[in-house]
Amino acid sequence: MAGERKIIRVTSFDVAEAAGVSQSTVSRALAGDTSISEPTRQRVMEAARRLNYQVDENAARLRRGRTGTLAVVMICREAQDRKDINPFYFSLLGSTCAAASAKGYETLVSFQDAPENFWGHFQERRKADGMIVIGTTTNTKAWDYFRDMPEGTHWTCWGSPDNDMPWVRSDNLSGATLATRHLLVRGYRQIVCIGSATSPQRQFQERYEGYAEAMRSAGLEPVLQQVESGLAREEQGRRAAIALAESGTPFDAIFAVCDDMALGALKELTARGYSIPDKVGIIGFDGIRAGAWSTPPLTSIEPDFQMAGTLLVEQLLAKINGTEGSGRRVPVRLVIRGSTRA
Amino acid sequence: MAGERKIIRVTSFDVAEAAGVSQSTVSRALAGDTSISEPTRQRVMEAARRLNYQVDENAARLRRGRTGTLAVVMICREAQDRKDINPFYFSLLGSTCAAASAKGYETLVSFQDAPENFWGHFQERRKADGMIVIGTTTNTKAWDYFRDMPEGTHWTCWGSPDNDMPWVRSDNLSGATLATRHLLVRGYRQIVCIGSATSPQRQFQERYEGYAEAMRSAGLEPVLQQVESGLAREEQGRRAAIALAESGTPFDAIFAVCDDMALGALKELTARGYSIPDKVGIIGFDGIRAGAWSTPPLTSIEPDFQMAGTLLVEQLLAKINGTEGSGRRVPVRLVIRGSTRA
DNA sequence: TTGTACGCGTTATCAA
DNA sequence: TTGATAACGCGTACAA
Repeated sequence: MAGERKIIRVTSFDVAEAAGVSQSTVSRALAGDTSISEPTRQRVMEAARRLNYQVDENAARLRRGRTGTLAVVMICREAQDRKDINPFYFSLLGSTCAAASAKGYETLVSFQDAPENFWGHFQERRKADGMIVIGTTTNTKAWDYFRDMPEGTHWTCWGSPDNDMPWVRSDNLSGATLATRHLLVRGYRQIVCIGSATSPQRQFQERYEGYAEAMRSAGLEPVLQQVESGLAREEQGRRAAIALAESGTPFDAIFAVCDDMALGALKELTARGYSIPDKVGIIGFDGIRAGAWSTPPLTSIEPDFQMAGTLLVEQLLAKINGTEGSGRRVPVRLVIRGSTRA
Repeated sequence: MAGERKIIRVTSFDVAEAAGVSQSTVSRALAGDTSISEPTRQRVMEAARRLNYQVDENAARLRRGRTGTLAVVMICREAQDRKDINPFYFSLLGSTCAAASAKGYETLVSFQDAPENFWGHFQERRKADGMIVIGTTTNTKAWDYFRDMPEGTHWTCWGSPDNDMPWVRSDNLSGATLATRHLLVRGYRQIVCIGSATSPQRQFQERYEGYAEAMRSAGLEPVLQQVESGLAREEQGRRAAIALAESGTPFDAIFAVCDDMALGALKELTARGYSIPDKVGIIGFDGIRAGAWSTPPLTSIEPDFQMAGTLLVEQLLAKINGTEGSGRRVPVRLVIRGSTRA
């Protein structure tokens, strides 16, 4: 440890010489090969430590043919400021990296937003053993690009618009049911869903369906307040709230298919004098951080983020190793805050 | 394009054979070497495209000695849920990756939180040409680890407690001055700073100093409401607000050294019946997303995130290439929302 | 302008 | 249990 603190190129040959063994013995000793005797291994380890030796990963990978790396592609909206990326995706990124790390893999992260920088040939270049694509459903060009990856590409994704890609998703059906039942239990009856049944967002569709199903099995008629497309989510929520208020449709609760929409609606309704949660209850979906700061704080359905990363990684490793994955639905839970009455 | 869509291992020799040239010609043609004649280059490119050839990065790097990769280490608080990471850091991560990409570098991202997984020997292992460390100041063990990297390690960082590391930071002094002047201009006089002058958070110190300076040059006495250490930021802010309210110290405005503290204080004061922004004005620092959702929305000082990533990368590349960097202070701007009166 | 030949630092195979 | 030796696939002097 003392002395040799500078970065100098030191190879396994140097270690071999210092330990008085052959280079291949060094390789085996450090790789934990059981055929190496304990005394020899000790000598090698000691020499390696003294020389501050570290394996050159490029050489190792060249030889092995595997990289021990998973590529993570974050799809953003085109021309979107990184600051405006839904923090939900960042949490997912974090938990994905953590899950990969737990499985002994590193993560090569790239942010991609436009056709000129779409790129997914990590396996061909031997930069990674597989790829996880995380992104907003709205960047359809990106999904078109990744849908067409060559056969043999190992990958999983979060946010894909279609079921023909190797998706992992929240348990949207259960979540929406959970949300709707929560509103019913709290005494709300005229529950409107803010969202879209025809959105390319598969997730939103599923959430609407879960809501509709729960309504019907309570003997109530589902009502959908459609959002306008092409706007920011908060704005969609705000406008939907305006439309709803001005339509004359009676309502005493709102289930929004995502938290950003819920927050937009909450703000608008508050401004219009609806008292929340007494007159109108609101529940969202996603469990974003900003929900804790609204007035009142937003009740929401929160996916298990950590599980999301874990499932993405496990699904991917299953493909790489040709084994079976463990599931693609991420469990959700109800987080009760102040926007639904006690 | 047709046919060869499956991932098969194809080397430069295969391309060479297909194009009727030597392997080295392929290498040169694809690398853009000017000595190759245009017709030959065309033939090679065509063959490469047809075979779906991609360079094996491991072999290329082994040969070259450089990786074209920058490592990004995200330091988290120990045992912290990834979901609770300040979104500010994620924005920084995103802009850092983007900036690296703009300079032709890839990013190898890892999340590290505890001594058993601290690791920064990317250069020794030839996994990256340098390293960017981003993290909360509070994980002192992590900073102790990275402070001691071997000589020759190329790195820059955001969030370091000390000046002896290669830091990049917000222009805290200007920001705090900007915030304080804004409060003064809006007619507030009894301005209290919530924060700490002795915190290991260098950033917080600088912000307090900027505030104090601005107060003095307005002929006013700075007042510091010290936060308790070891708590979550919002809770620190909340408790500081309680202490302030109960101390009897007269105040009509608060400058909090970070948005989370500001939000905690805002919530507490609102609960106690202080009307914001009329009776008390509040301004924070960081420009976090949740600030837009509080009631009233939080006025804040927002660093230029994109610039932050750019400076981190530029400083690092300067070290790698032995050139001069372009600066280490990230400019900030005032974002006026509803928590300060018009 | 192009081809030949070598080496980057490992891991894996085969003998001993 | 260990050592010699052969790849892995590319980039690059040097020669032609």
